Amino acid sequence: MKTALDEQAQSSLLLRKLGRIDDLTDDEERAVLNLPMKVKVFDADVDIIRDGDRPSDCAVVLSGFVCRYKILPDGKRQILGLYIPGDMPDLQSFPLQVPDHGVGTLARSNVGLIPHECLQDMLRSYPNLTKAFWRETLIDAAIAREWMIGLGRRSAYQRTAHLLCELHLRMMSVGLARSDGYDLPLTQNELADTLGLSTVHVNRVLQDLRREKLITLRGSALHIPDTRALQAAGEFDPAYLHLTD
Amino acid sequence: MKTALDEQAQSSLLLRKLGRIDDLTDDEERAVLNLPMKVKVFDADVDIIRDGDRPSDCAVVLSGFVCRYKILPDGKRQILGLYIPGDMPDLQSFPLQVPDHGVGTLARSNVGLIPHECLQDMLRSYPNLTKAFWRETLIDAAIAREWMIGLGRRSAYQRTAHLLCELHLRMMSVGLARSDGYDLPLTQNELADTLGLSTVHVNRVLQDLRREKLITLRGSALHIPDTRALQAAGEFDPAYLHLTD
DNA sequence: CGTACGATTGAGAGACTTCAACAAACGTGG
DNA sequence: CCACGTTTGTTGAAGTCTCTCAATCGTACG
Repeated sequence: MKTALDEQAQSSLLLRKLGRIDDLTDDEERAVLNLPMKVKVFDADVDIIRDGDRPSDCAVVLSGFVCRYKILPDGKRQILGLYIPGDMPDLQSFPLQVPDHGVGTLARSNVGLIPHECLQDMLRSYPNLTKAFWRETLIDAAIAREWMIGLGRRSAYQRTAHLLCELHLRMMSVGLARSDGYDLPLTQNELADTLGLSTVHVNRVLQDLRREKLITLRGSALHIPDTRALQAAGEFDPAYLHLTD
Repeated sequence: MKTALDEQAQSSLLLRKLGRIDDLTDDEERAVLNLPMKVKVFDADVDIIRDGDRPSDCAVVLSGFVCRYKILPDGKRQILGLYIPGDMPDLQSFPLQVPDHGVGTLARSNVGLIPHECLQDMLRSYPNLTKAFWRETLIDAAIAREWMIGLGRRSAYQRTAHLLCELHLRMMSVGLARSDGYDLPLTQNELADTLGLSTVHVNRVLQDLRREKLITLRGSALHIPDTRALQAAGEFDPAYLHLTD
């Protein structure tokens, strides 16, 4: 169980993101901090929202790794988004009510759950906050578009390098990465479902990246000796993450 | 040049979409109808917003066909979204200010341009409308996710069938399609850039679809004799379009 | 009637997949 | 603390989907 203090610290993670682009008023900040949030611990590989459910809470990742995914009739899985601490994986379905895919954990995760009504109430009281949340979903969508570009037009090698770069910056922005690497708790199978590849091919691509001295990866410890080089390999341009405007 | 009456008729196209999910008040409806909109005609294959521009207007497609796209360093293009009358192709970048890709026409199109400030003002006056616009962007994002699934995990054949089904329903919903077909003004090359395929392969896939009697396509006239059959071929489930909730 | 763009075809190559087996790492219970 | 089972990672070989290149055909339009 988390203490109240912890929860505040964790709400502030959310606050940091929301306030990243335009400034919130003190009142608005307080409203966000006062959102009632139930913290729940999920094991790895567990559903938070099942496809078709009509969830009553909105999730904030506090620790761990969460993904949005879709399973096709033939059993294939495509991971549609990766969510790290500070992210709200199902904000996309909050205004639409009906999610069209599942949300689940990839690693053991702490997830804050905020009742939809409380969020609704807050947005009614502070309409300007709607824009901040809206923006969050747009950044999420921008990331999805970048993945689309990769899936449609980049090689497996580029796409993989690109993803590793993206996660590096995103992890950095919430203080979970060092400048030369981070903890990547995804199996090669999960990477494959993210990148639209087979597990076998992911394995070979990772070996190529190692051979080129662009990464070392032992267990979940990813080391990136030369950020620039990896970014070049993945044609990575961070503009789409909107981290600094 | 359009008459004032025409413009109203066209604003109402927008209104229909915005009001599709939850009802707007009379005041809100009026605010939308009163948005000042400059109608501009664009030829086919012309940019409306160039990657990196900071646009001053927000676009509404009134007629024709518009797309969002990204060109990669090696010249490859990925089309990220298709926009038909009633759609707002750059609503995604409106709250973020900085677009991370271009928007252009695929066919000769009438586009309504609404100054950002006017939109901002309206949302300030009627904060509840923000949610309606937000929802629009989320449906757009849901479509993008569905494309991601296709790009990552579906065969060229399924993916193509899926896209044809999606456009069919979307065109139907704005009265631009009959139940047995519609006008598809995309070249095979443009389809290829949408589907993440080569032009040659799109050509062969279309021939396969013809051979299976799922479509006939002469010029831009697409005929779908059996909607169900094509949907089955594309594993198409329209839920993600959120057309009816 | 020529020109240009889009559609079509054929042949060969390459990227990625599938299948299948094995090795290594990990967690768990005895 | 070791044995064991399960999961994850690695390797090889064969196959297939899709791409590239390059030529040809059709058709609309000036």
